Amino acid sequence: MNSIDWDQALRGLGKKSTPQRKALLTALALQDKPASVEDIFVEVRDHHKTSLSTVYRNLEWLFAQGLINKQGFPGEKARYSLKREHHEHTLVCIDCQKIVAITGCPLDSYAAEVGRRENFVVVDHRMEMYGYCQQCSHTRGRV
Amino acid sequence: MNSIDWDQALRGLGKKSTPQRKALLTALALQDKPASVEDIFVEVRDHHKTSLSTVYRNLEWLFAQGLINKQGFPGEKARYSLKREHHEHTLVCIDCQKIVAITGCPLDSYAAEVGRRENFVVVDHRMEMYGYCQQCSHTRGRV
DNA sequence: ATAAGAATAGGAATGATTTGCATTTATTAT
DNA sequence: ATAATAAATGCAAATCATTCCTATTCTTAT
Repeated sequence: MNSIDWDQALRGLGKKSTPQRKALLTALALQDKPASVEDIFVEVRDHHKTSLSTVYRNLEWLFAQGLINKQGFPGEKARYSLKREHHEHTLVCIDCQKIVAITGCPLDSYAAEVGRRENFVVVDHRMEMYGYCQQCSHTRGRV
Repeated sequence: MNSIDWDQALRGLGKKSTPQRKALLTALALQDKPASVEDIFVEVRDHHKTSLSTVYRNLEWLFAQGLINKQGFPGEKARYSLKREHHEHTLVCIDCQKIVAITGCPLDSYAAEVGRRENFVVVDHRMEMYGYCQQCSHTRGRV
């Protein structure tokens, strides 16, 4: 929302607070759905001189910190989104790419069970659902 | 298991039954976990002259047909696996990349519920769990 | 204000995947 | 069986997202 928050957040993580980083975080906060690197780059560049490599580097770092989500198939462009307070997954329309956030993930207890069974310390999971949104179902003659 | 099955399957789908395709399907059937294109290529090449592009082309086609799974993050190499009778997901070790197949997915009824709530026709989902396998947990001093 | 280290911009490099095309092969009709 | 023909293959070149390199510019602590 404002750059002061980002300043503090970045310093707290031992990183310098650069205009590019703040603009990047602001750009992410503006998105209502996972955005491609290109989208984010364009958004950041509207406010500050920047380069694609800077955007990539910072996104990757934010992802490693667990502050943002990264999703997509291999061979596709990655899409990033800020992590919300509540653990969230997405529902993606196969036709129009519309993305809806879904809440209420049933996987945590399952993760614990699987970890026990397989002798893993399960620390995270990724889940995405695919289908057709209402409009696209109609267009394609689906119910 | 045998090439006769693949012959029939391929013809039924309107495709020519080539040695490369049969070897590819056999290679996939041999894997007990999702394999990289490179792995599959090497396996196929043990039995027939082939090329990476042929492997790529056929894997992509099989995936489009819904006969195999494709998984991995963007920026990672894709991994493919034959679809089994039982819906399957994977558990991946963050350190050593060991992959374990896990069965018993609790997401189907959840998918139906989400679809109803969001007015989507949910047709598929992807889910992968991440953690540390027993060895790597020890190495890293984790419990 | 300055020094020291971190971060950036820009471009080159990488590497998985895709594509173009000439050749080979599996199918179908003869 | 053979020839015709459309599809599939192999190889090399192209693509394209992402990563890497490094000289220069900023941030921050002093």
